[in-house]
Amino acid sequence: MNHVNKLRVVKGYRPFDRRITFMTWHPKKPTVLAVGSKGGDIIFWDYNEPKHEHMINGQGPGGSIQAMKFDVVDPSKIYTASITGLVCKQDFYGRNTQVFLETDNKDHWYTSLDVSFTGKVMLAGDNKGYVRILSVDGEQISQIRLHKQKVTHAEFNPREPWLISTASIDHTVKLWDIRNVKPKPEALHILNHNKPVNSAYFSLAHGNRLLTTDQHSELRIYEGPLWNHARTIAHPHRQFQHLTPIKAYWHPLEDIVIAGRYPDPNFPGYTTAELRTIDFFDADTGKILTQIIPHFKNGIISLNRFDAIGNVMVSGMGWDILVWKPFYPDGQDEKEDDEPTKFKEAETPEHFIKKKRGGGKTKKID
DNA sequence: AGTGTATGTTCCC
DNA sequence: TGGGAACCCTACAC
Repeated sequence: MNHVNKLRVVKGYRPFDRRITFMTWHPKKPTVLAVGSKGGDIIFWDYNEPKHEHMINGQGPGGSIQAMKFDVVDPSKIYTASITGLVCKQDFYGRNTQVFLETDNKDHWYTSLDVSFTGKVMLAGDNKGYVRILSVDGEQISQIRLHKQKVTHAEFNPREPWLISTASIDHTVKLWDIRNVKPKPEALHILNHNKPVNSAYFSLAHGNRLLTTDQHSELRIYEGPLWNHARTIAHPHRQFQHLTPIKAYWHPLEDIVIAGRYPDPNFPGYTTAELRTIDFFDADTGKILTQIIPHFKNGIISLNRFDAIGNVMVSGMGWDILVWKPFYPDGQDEKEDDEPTKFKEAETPEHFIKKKRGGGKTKKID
């Protein structure tokens, strides 16, 4: 089966002066990922290295990276959508920028992005409820209002690239047939939620399930081909302005749901001992499989992404990138430490703890 | 320790 | 349909 319950943080890295807002793996290099920040910075990092090789500098406040997608045809380039109002494609140095969309209005920006390389089409959702459809070379095909409020997420089904999902603050997730785009399109399915929705991801293994994360306490699973509501998983992950929105995501090989927990005193069953874990659920049953937590630091973990083979997982925990690997103990005891840490360059928790043990002050965490 | 910074959502007129 | 205050209550720098 899987080894999700054997995961352990082997590295932490803090490359930015702001929160992490997005993470995605390189399509060809299995140890490389792109990470974006609240300030618009993007790094390309091989997690076997202590530091990133390239960083694209953002504008600081108001630059937040909302979505990124590597160009599969030329993986030295990446598409980005940000609060600056731009959708563009750049190389690792931030050069050779191709601008696809630009709002020129500080109150109007792009929130989501996906590219279908088989269909040669790209999608970008904005904060007003519109979705734009473009050819991969940037020719605009249409601009349609699919939601009443901000579109938080838009993506192509990996198996059927004509099928797209969109999620919105307007409490809905909608499924659309992109072949049938009219000025006033009708959704194939409207999936109503109780709260605003952060994301609606098709399952990575087969593409026949849809996983939604709302802004309060529901994870939902819908199943194709009719996209019936299969089940709801109660899970605390409420929205907060200064927290990167929590988005549950899929394991790449099995239908396992991965979600960061933000304990909520108002959530049924809450206890003061509840931790800011990463929770894993079986999508078939909705049952919790396991919970993991970094043993040396305690922050809310908004984003989690396994690599393509389901071996290494990276997490976005505030300003920190965590790298998790399966660990099979060979007898020695695990060291524990509550000391918060700061990563200037990637280091192992053990390395950090060793340094701290040499006479650092101790700080109590209530 | 105490304050300032950060572009998220709701509710009200 | 838009502007502004209230509210959600993290986590950093100085």
